[in-house]
Amino acid sequence: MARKPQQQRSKATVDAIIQAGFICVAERGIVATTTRHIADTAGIGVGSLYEYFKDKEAVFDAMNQRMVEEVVAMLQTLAPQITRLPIGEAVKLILSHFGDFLQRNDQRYLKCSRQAMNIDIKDYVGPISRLLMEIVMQHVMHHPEHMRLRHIPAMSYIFINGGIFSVVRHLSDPNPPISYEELTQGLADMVSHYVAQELLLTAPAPR
Amino acid sequence: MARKPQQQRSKATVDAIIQAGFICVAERGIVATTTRHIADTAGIGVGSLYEYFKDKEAVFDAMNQRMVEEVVAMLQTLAPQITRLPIGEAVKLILSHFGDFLQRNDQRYLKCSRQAMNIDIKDYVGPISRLLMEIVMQHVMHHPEHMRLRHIPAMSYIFINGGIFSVVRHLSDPNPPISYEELTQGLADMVSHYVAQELLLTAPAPR
Amino acid sequence: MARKPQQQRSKATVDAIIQAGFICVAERGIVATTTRHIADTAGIGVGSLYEYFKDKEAVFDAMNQRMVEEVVAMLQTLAPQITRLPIGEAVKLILSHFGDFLQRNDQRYLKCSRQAMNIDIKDYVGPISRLLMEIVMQHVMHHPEHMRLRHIPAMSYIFINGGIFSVVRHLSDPNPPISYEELTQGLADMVSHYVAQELLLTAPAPR
Amino acid sequence: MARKPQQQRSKATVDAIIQAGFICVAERGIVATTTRHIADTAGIGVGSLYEYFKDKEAVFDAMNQRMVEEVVAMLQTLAPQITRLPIGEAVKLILSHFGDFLQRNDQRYLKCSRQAMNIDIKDYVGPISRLLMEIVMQHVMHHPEHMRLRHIPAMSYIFINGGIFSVVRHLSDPNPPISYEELTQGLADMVSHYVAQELLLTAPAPR
DNA sequence: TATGAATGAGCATTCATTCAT
DNA sequence: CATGAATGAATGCTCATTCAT
Repeated sequence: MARKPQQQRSKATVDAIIQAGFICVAERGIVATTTRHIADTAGIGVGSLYEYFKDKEAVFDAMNQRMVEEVVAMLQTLAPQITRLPIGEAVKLILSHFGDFLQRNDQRYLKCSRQAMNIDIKDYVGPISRLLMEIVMQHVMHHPEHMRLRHIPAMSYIFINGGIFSVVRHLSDPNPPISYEELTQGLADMVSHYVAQELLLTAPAPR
Repeated sequence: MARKPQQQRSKATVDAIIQAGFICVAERGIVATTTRHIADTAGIGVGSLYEYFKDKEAVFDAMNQRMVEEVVAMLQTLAPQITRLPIGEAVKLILSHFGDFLQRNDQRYLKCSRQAMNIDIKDYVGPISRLLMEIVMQHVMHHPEHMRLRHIPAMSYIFINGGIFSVVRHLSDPNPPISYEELTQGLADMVSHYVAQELLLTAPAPR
Repeated sequence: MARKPQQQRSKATVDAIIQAGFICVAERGIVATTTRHIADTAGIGVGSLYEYFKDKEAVFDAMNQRMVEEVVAMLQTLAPQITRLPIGEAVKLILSHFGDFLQRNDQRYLKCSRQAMNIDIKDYVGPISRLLMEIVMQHVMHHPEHMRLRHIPAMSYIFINGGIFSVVRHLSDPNPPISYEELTQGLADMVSHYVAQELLLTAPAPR
Repeated sequence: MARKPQQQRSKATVDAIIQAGFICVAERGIVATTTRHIADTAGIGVGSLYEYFKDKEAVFDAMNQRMVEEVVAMLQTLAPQITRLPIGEAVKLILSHFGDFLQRNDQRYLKCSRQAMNIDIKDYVGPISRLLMEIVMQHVMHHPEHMRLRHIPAMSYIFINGGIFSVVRHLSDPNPPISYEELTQGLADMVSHYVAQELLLTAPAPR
């Protein structure tokens, strides 16, 4: 049934379907999105959708994958800068780009990311988490004094997950109790204060 | 349509339906949960479900309300202790009870909480967030030196949302990269380090 | 199950149910009328309805019967006058009372009569038709010259059925093309002109 | 939802559904007719019914429309003859064809027409009434002496509504007290006698 | 006798998926 | 390859009827 598209025409159709999927889910939510909606939005017949995707779920999977790919690409582009920046600035740089990403195309990705969480929480954030972990490690490499930090894996886990969720939740909230600037500044402070305090606590006793 | 339960028998049925709702959502997810499943699980006929609830959504609402009530009750019981404890210990106390709560009944609430987040992000965490904000304020009252902390609303928002999500995500992950103890300790450190650093930065200049 | 009410209390309940039936059907139409509506309107429990009526259909039957009884009673009261009046006046007298009857209680009976037709067209108009036939015969008795009229059964059938339907349809029409006075006058003319012409056609050849 | 049928195949399916609708309503009444019955009778799946009709009501509407179209077509074919005939003969001609129409296909239309009256009394008889009014007017044009007739709208209303209902009722009655010939002759007499008498009453006073 | 909670068959409608063209 | 008509299982919900109290 579903065949890997090897022609460019096919590639374009697959792309149209995925984009249509984003539009539909953003417009009506994942539950109310039907294959007919997606096919119509993509400008193809329902039957054709099944030429490229095994079933509806496969479209959602491809959407997830696409989203992750884009975030990953974004982070990889940013990585060199990030590793060089002081930790607080690095956090703010990431959040600035991440916020922009979620706002793109009428919040298409923001709306989808909320829906995507209950489909498969792991695959969605997983690869992004892993890449961020890597970036953290590279950052530490570039800032040797951070080697003294304890619990880096645990704290990265917390900062990354807590950060992503806080941002998604904040952007999704029509009446957020704080501004986006306060949020990003707060997240930067959270991280940099933590680091500063850790460095202080683990400082070699002055002679 | 939906009658108010005034008899004891009715009250028990309402309860059975709500519990059945939790079981079904935990087992199959909110989207795949049908009224028939809930009624069967509750050991009643489909029609009876509609004696007590206007529609399927009303059952989910009642579930949400029930969950929130339980968390709120838990937090209110804990509140006196929390406010007296040092901030790090307070965080660990809350997380210990919150973790237990999510694990109860075969992770019934844990599984449901993941589903609940997307459907109506606001109503679900909202009341809990508000109570936690209050507890934060009371904690500050009991620890006057914390009055110096800046950005309390923003940081509370971040700590609360980031904390809740990190915990839910961690408990949902079959192969978490860190242990629950590391997570709670990390969250406690995150908060207490932040506070310590803030106090340091805002300390009156020493003579 | 359903027992004949022999106590006055029972009689009152039966009556309340029938009246409730009329109110419900008038308000929501026969299809949308449920046993619960009827019971609620009658101020009794659903179960009690089944003490007095075999099923929902039995309530509708009783309503029909009641309506017919009332029309019959009305006609019997009118009969002595009718038979003495000239035919056109008789028609107008009947229609005046019949129109009033249909308008009573917020058009309760008018609304029900439209609904009643598809349940059982025969039982509904049947007894009324028969009584009207009788009245026609009595009228003829009092007006011996009418004995000459041919096709009395056929013409009565036409006048009675056509008349009843025209009136019900006219009163049910929110924008009738003619007034009720025009209708009654027309029906009276229809009958009296017919009679006059018949008498003319069957007149014994003058010597 | 409901697609416009543009293919020949589709047109046939739409037709099959409408015919199935007539059969079902004739067999079980409009209230007891379900989408499943219609689909089964039409030899299609339930879902297909919704490819062509928005909902069940739309099928009934199409049936009404179809019925009205056929009666209108019949009347329009007859119109030239009707206008030329003497009034009594004209009535009998119409009733002869109308009776045949109602008897067609195992009284399919007769049975449906009884049901249709209550659901939407206006749309059902409305267009037919209007056309008959027109035919009446044309008849008057061809018979200039009829211009003297008073109350033409009121009398047409009565004759048309009373006539249609008498015929439907008579054909629906398993034991009618008079024959169909007596009925049609009676209706013809009713009209022609009325006209004759009116012409007499409004005749210019002889010198 | 009166009740109303419980029932479950039945309904209209949707939609992922297939397959003949 | 592309299509979209056809399908029917599945869903949320209603309501006439029963029966334990």
